Amino acid sequence: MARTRIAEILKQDTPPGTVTVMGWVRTKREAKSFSFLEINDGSCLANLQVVADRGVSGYDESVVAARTGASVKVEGTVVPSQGQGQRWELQATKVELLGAAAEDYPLQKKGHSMEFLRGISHLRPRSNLFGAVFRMRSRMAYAIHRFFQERGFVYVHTPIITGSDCEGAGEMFRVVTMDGEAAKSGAEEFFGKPTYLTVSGQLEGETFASALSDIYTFGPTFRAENSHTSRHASEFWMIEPEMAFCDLAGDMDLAEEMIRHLVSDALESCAEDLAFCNQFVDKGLVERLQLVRDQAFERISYTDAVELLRASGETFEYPVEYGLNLQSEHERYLTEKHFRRPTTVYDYPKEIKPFYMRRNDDGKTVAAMDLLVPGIGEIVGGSQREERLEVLRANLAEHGLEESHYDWYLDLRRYGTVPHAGFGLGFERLLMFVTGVANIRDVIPFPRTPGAAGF
RNA sequence: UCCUCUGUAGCUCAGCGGUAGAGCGGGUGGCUGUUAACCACUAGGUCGUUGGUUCGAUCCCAACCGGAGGAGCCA
Repeated sequence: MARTRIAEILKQDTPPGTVTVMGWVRTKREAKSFSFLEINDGSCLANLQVVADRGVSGYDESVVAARTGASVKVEGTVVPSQGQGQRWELQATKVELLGAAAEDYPLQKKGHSMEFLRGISHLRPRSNLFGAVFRMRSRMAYAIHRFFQERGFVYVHTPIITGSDCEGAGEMFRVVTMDGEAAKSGAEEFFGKPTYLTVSGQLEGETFASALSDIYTFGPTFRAENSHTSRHASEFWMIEPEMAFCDLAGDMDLAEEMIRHLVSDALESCAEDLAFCNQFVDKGLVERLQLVRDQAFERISYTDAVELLRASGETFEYPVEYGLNLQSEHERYLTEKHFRRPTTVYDYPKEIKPFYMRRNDDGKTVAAMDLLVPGIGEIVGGSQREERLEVLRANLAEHGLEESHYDWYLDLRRYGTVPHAGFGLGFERLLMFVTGVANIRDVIPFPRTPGAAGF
């Protein structure tokens, strides 16, 4: 099945001669004595225009029968195109229909609504937009690994099934066997105790940072929250670096450097797909990404942010007050109106943050940080972790958590504790930011949300 | 979990208390180095479901189901 990818053909400066191309028919324009077929194989956004004369081998059985959606194999010669709109085209010598498409093939040449395409998750990657999005998803995953590997971080696979039942990061899915009776009684738990799908690999990540210094995780994460928004899914991917011998400042530095690196990589290596997103999804996308790449990020303490918001004269639906969480509208004001750039907010009141964050010397705040980006809001959340055993125990007590559940976590503080810090990056949030796509369901191949787990 | 909007042809939508229409898509024919091609003809809908109001409901009311957006929570 030797073939040449369309991306390979289209990037040539001189025609590559005779090739065999395989792909799916995006559209066909038929004339009396010949046809134009536009073929896409997913290797790039652009189609390859095939010119098939009526005399071509297999014309009646293949070219005539090849409707939009059909798969074909085309042999021919790459030649400069006589028409506008493409540099090269394939002058076919032989066309073979690999798989016909029934006439009810749902993807039309016209634009479809995102809602409709969500209903056909198995076919939507054949559309321009979803092809672009999922090529970029792949590229961003690669760029993330490269970013960390080049800096000496070790990739750690933290467990997907976990026994930590109070990580404080949201509602969890319970793991049970198919035998309902045993699950109900609890007597015959498969693992001997209740288990859940992970909501974060952070605590496990800390154990490896306490051995290998700089580590990161990159894997699926599950939240059983019944949220119905464009930014939440029940299953998503998260990147969680954790660094020993690192404080909050170093943590913020890394998060900002990472975001800038990924945006820069997208601009460089996904130019064609980005241009498409810029035209059809978000007209300001490329310009915004260029600003992120080129400008310094803003950094402001929670305390100063609250003051700034109160002094802004802006009327908010929810009150701005020290001790309250910043609302979406507040974050939006900071990144979209006031600073107009990615902004890191740090040093939050201890009452609104989890037990593991490091208590600051002021006694009121913890060394936490959220990196906010325009259009999305929080994309990174992180902190310096509490490395002092007694302070951590006090935090557990203050949060009403049972110390015995955190034995192994406390051990890290008993045996050679070190200052350390880390953060979590929502992979899909990053993709939304980088593609301009407004709904998280449209950057996940088969999204899982409350009430929806199709395919 | 709460609030709001929405459900008419394959898709996007219009419509109206008297049982339905457009554009695109599909099919057929024609035409052209075409490119969201063009022209003509044509097929296709128990108007989300179940009740209620009414002489009569796709239209009004209620419940339910599905979809979307927002809030909260977070990534």
